[in-house]
Amino acid sequence: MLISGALLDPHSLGRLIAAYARFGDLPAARSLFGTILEPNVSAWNAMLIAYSRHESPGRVLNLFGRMISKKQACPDSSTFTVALNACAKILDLETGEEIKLRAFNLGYADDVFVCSSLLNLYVKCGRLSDAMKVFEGMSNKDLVSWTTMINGFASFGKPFETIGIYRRMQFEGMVGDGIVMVGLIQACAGIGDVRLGQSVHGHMIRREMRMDIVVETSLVDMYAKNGVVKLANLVFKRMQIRNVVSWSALISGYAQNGFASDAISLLISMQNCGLHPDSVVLVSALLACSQIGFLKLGKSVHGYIMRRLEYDRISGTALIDMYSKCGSISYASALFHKVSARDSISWNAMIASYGAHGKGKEALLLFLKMKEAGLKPDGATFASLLSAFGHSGLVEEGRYWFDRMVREFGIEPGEKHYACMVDLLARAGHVDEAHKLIKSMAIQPGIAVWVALLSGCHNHKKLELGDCVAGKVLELNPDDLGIYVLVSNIYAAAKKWDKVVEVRRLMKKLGMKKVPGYSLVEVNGKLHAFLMEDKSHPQYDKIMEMLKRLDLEMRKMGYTPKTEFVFHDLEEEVKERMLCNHSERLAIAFGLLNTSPGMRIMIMKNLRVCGDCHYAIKFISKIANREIIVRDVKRFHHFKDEKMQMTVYTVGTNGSRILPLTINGEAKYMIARDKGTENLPVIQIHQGKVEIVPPCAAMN
DNA sequence: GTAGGGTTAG
Repeated sequence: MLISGALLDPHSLGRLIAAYARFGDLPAARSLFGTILEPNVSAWNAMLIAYSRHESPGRVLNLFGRMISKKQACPDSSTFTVALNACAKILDLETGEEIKLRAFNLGYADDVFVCSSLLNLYVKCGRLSDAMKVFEGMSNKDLVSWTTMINGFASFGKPFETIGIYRRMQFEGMVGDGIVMVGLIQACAGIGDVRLGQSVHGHMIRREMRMDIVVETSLVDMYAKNGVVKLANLVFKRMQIRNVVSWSALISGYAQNGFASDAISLLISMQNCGLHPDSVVLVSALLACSQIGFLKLGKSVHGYIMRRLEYDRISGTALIDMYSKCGSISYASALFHKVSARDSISWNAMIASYGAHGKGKEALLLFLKMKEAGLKPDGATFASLLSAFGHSGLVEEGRYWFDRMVREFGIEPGEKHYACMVDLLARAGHVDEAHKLIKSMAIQPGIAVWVALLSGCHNHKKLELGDCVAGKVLELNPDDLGIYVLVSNIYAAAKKWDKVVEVRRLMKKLGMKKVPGYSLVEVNGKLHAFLMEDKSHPQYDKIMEMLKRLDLEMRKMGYTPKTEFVFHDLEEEVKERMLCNHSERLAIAFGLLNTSPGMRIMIMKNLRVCGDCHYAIKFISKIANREIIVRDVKRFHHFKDEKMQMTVYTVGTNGSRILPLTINGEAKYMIARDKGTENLPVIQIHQGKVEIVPPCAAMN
């Protein structure tokens, strides 16, 4: 039954429209509103709120426009509030400004609701200083206006300002609620201050504040982002209700802290709880795949996104990055050219991918196209570009674009840019020019820059300079074993034996322990992990036999083991045997044994590939007639060329951290190493779901 | 007024 507006008084009409809207019957609300000849302000407001409830900000603004032009009723505080919130939803700052002007002219400049909505609009549009101006001018500030400011600054990555505003709020005697805490927790996550985050958490517990799913999820996220996955897990486990967002907070935490297999196994648990992944959580899964080179799962995620979701800019970029880091540059570029949802980060990712795979010319071409497309290259673009030049030996291009980056694009070179340039120059033999560049730096040169110079000194036998640079590197207390090895090597080359001893002593004193190396290889969609000297594998005997055969062939071709890469005082024969048992060799042998002839083998290693393995894999690639890609923590090593000419490409992996392989937060390879024969996990896809199973079961 | 996602050096 349709009730005509003519039969009811304006007040009841407004209430009826509101009731229809509440029950989700928007057409009824609209037709009732249509019967009113001269709606009063409460009828207009009811209809505006109805649209607003139905997530139709465009319709709200349309109706608001009609209300203004008809001039039958004068908008009030609620009208302006709803209209401004609609602008905030669609980030329509221009219309918002018009509405603000109208509201202020009608005397609502000091209305706390109107002003809070205005704050919300400014904050959502990123106009934080405009928001601040309005906020400072407000004579009455309620919890909502404080919260808008606090959460607004938090969401725009201004953690210190966020905390500042909260302190002011406390000082003025206002007591915050859970929603304020969400902003504060976000700020703590942004600063990376776990202790502050914990104190916020503690404050909430002491005050017995109600913890809802949103607050708890932000706590999970805060702990996870700060690398305290144990606490994140604890909060997560205690949650009464969890949705995809809460799972995603935990999963991204694991993935971003390098616990790739945990992230993947959590995704499986989430699906087992009946929740369907969305594109946000899949981006974290893709990050995990790219860390461990799990191409098969990455592809399966790609399929899921294509079938059941949609590409967006972020998932598209994550896919490009995943394909590149899993060794498939052709998939990465095909996807980049296919997907229309692209922004400058997608372009940066693709440029970085070309660079990582040694395609410097392609990187430059894409960079030029990016400029043509009207996108603005940023610091990351140039870092990728310069590194691409470095790994393709394009020295002249490097010099040229470094100069234009500063002059034309006004980008101040950062540590990364200098590191790229120093690497580019030093690698190509221009060691003195690289040194000069460091001396000209406006910022304090960091360890990355000096190490780049040092490896240049090492490669080009600049021993005197190397000696001096090594000293500078040591002063900066590196926490990476590889750097100590490099320093020690250069002292050894310069025959400074006392310094070699000194470096070794330093390594011991610092308690540096060699992180156990492991290698992953994907065979038939299962990821197999191998430790150095790993005897636990069911195919161990076959693998050793294969390695022995390869060793014989290699020696016939002129290979001699480079035992200087074994860092122990052992007999030569033992050293040779140790080299043979490096995890990458076990993984390659396993790959050769279990894949069809001619198939490419991709290995992912958690440490750097040693010089001897590098040398040996060239031979193996030729003997077995296979393309072998070894991705270590820093580089892609491609072995393909028949002439055994080898190119080393750098890949932007997850920083310089060494990522442990873990299951349920425990570093499994450690346990496996201690016990010697313990299972290492194998990750496989079973009936469309990812499973982690022990290697014995995976072999069946 | 409230939570989760992508690119960057050795």
